[in-house]
Amino acid sequence: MSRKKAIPTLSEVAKRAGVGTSTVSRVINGGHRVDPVTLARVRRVIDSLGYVPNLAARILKGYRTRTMGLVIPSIADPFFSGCAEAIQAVAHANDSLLIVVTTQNDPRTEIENVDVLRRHRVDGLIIAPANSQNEALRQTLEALSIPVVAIDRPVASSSVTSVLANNFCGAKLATQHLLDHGYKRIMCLTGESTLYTIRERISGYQKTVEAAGLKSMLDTSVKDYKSTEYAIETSLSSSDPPDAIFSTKNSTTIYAFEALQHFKVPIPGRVALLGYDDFELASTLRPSISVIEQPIEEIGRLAAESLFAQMLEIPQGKRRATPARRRQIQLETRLVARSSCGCSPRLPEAAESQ
Amino acid sequence: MSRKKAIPTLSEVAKRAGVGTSTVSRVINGGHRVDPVTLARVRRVIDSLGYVPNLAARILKGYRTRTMGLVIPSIADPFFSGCAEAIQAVAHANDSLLIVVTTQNDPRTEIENVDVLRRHRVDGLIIAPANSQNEALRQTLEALSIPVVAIDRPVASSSVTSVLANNFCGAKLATQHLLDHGYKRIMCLTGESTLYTIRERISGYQKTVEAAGLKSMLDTSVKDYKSTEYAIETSLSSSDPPDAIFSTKNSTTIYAFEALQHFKVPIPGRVALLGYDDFELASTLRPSISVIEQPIEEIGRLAAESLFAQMLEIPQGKRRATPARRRQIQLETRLVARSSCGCSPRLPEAAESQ
DNA sequence: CTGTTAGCGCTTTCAC
DNA sequence: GTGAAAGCGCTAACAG
Repeated sequence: MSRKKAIPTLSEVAKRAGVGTSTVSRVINGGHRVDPVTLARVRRVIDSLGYVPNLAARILKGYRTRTMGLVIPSIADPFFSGCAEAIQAVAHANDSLLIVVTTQNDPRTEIENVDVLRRHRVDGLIIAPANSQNEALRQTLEALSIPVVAIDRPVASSSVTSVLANNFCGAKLATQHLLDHGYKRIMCLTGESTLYTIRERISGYQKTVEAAGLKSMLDTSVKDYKSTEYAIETSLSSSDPPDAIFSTKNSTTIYAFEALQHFKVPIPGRVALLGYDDFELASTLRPSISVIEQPIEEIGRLAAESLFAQMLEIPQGKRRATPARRRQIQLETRLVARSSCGCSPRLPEAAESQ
Repeated sequence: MSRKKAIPTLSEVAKRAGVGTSTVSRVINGGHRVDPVTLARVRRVIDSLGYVPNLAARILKGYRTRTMGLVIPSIADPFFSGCAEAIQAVAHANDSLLIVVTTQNDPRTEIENVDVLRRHRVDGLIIAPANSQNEALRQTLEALSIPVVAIDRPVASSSVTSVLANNFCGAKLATQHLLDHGYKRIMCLTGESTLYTIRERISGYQKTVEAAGLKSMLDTSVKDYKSTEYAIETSLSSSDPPDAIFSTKNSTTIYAFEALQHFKVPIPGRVALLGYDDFELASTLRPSISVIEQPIEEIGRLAAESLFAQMLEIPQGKRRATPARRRQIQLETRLVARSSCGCSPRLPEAAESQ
């Protein structure tokens, strides 16, 4: 048996079955209003030929492609792959296919990818913008004839609906919790970042420590393990060492934990640690790591649902201008109190992993 | 400004620019053999209209879609998202788009998804078969007119090229290492599984312990944390408790670690632990976890490269039968010796995370 | 119930 | 250099 056969077409099926093309068309679209005998014969030919309708031809007729695009920085990042999974599920439930493209947070790649999806005539688009302020992206998105939903980060001053976690409040929640524990010198460890989410978190941290009459200790020099280690070493040996660390990002939390462990600094004894974003082994490490948890799946699900809602709003067959009402969906975050902040959960840690 | 405009077509561009459709076609395909003045005018119209060629129409003309499909169990699994990322990179380098669909290891969903990709006329397909023995899938794949590459798991008795890690040798490497440490009662902890990879690993374990004249201690009852805890508790309190555990899967390793920690069993003092598949915090846990590491990125990259190689083999425009030469690419795995198996790495653990 | 036919948007000869 | 026209595979009137 050889592979690489020519791809059969509808008219070939029609010819072999001795019927017209419209009959075959009816068969593959449900088989209504077709004589049972004819139907069976056509179906047999379809199977024997391994015929599958060419979507391109349908699309050309102006139908929905039943395809949606997702533009994210990376597929390997648990936050985005979690979102992607939730979005896929909704897409699948709506009989649509999801095309995921990645940007590595590069604005050029980002616009290129939006363009690729446009060529593919996706019915809708979900995007986590590399830079919320990117004017070129805003214009590209605004000019699109399909619904767009932003996740994780909004598109500044545009009518694009966005679904995000409340990063400001999340950081506030974290900082306030550390304050409640009695820590007075809370350091915020973060990368110098143009990312909307990080800026919001920094801002939430600053407002909260300042409101408590304490001074903000912000270190934005963190990039990788080495820089984290350096930042922690420097601050600990300074005249005014922190008694708690709030890290704004998953990887930073882990680097910080490793560095503290490396220097044999007791957690939370000498320095408490509270991170942003939960991760699988946060409860397994010793001490277990307290974090702010984002509703990842919910972000993905709501974004996808909002997108489908917008798609159905548009009258079938005739696309027309809809009032550009801006929608912002903000989701709340949750504090997962474990040991590293000074809390001692009652339940055995392992129970969390069941 | 209103969204939801009608999508402009090539002939609209032609009309506004006062040229024929073929001229516009030439412009969007590089602009060769077009008068510079005309070219500039047409380009201006294209920009002002925001025209983007409709891929469907091109595809209909019989061209490559420049689209590839990837069928995997889950996108949230680090192994598969790692593969996906590598495949995406190769696809992008070859100017192609990757469509990822997930099956949750369900054979029905799997065939459905292959069909969806077929409708989309993907140029090639990469798949991690839910079940290597699935005859229906084998037939579906065999009947495809496009190249197919299997990853992680082969498609039994088919001509489908596959790229996999050598799971048998990986397990052998792991077991032998534990034997070299002097452990005599090595338990293999695993899920009762129909998965090819798991069966291979079990087999590698068994052959190795038996070759050493020891008896195999296989527990296939592991499903989640609870069952892992139960399995470990039972075996430890038996008359013949294990002195080492080889777990065949990432999540099982973590469950086992948590359970041992829960029972305050010293690792590796009383029971050593060696897992399959590396994970981010394996070196950060105390003790750090030794594992067998698979070349994830390489699997993805080689699969994608092999796929593109096959695609280019087929003479352009005329698809014909190629000799069904089966290719199997087997990649070797690597032992990452950390503390849990009894080794004490010289380097400070943290250095690994830089 | 079923066949005929006119395009959907694009590329590509083939003339001019 | 440029345009007219045919046709890719399919669907949707419109006749029969």
